[in-house]
Amino acid sequence: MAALLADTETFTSAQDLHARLREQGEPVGLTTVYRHLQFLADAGELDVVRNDDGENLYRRCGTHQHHHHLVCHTCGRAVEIEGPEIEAWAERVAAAEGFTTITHTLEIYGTCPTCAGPQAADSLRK
Amino acid sequence: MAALLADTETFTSAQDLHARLREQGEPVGLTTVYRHLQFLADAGELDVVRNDDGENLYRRCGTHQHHHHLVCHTCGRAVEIEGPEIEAWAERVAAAEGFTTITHTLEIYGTCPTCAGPQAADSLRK
DNA sequence: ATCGTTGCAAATGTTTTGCATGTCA
DNA sequence: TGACATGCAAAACATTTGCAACGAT
Repeated sequence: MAALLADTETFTSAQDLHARLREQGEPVGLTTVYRHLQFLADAGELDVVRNDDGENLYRRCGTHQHHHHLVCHTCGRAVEIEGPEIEAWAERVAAAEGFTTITHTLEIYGTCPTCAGPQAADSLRK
Repeated sequence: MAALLADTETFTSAQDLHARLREQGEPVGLTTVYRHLQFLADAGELDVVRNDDGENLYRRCGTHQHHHHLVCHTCGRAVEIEGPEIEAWAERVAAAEGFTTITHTLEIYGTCPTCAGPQAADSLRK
């Protein structure tokens, strides 16, 4: 059942996933979807990101290691990004201020080639 | 009334601010606090950050320009950070994937010297 | 009289939880 | 039978909105 997300490279909300499952004939309850997503996220199987609407978006990533995302804000597709320079920079800056036990969040948003491409007007309309 | 936040360098939630105002004798309504915060944020007077609990935290910053924050997750105090290298890196990475109209979010979290200092044990206990 | 500000109460929307039911070993 | 997965309905929470009251111009 963890295979639910194995197919998509797009960040998906619990509500979305639930709706899609019902469409596919899986009569699964919303509660169950939430429980599974939370479990998988806790287990490090899924990456979680909170969008501006306060929704949690989930995605299965190729690596369990620390990484960031380049997310298309039109279609939601995300590319995994590694940024050793950034990690180092964050550590350095924080250390310079005397901070310890440092963590950080970083996401990049943009319009992906597919969404900007043929209908490039879309990216201008907004 | 915008002066409500002029005093703190800490990210504050609407609920918090409301509670603090009541304590200070200002019998202001929660709705009003929300409305003012939203207005100020829209006007670019306040920086907004969403925490893990899904709360919006607000802070008055020294500059209206694009910058990031180094936030203490114990006391909430935040230091404004500039990172030209990061901006450039984000642009470069996104462009390399063909993304356009790029934006990004970046926050660094840690324990500030004051919170880690004398009672350094705190930062180990967690 | 009128326009902008306020606050209460109710609505919204996501996520969580209580509890009763079904299932598999 | 007994641990566990499920689902429904209700709760929790931050935030927003409808609407009527209030104040100053």
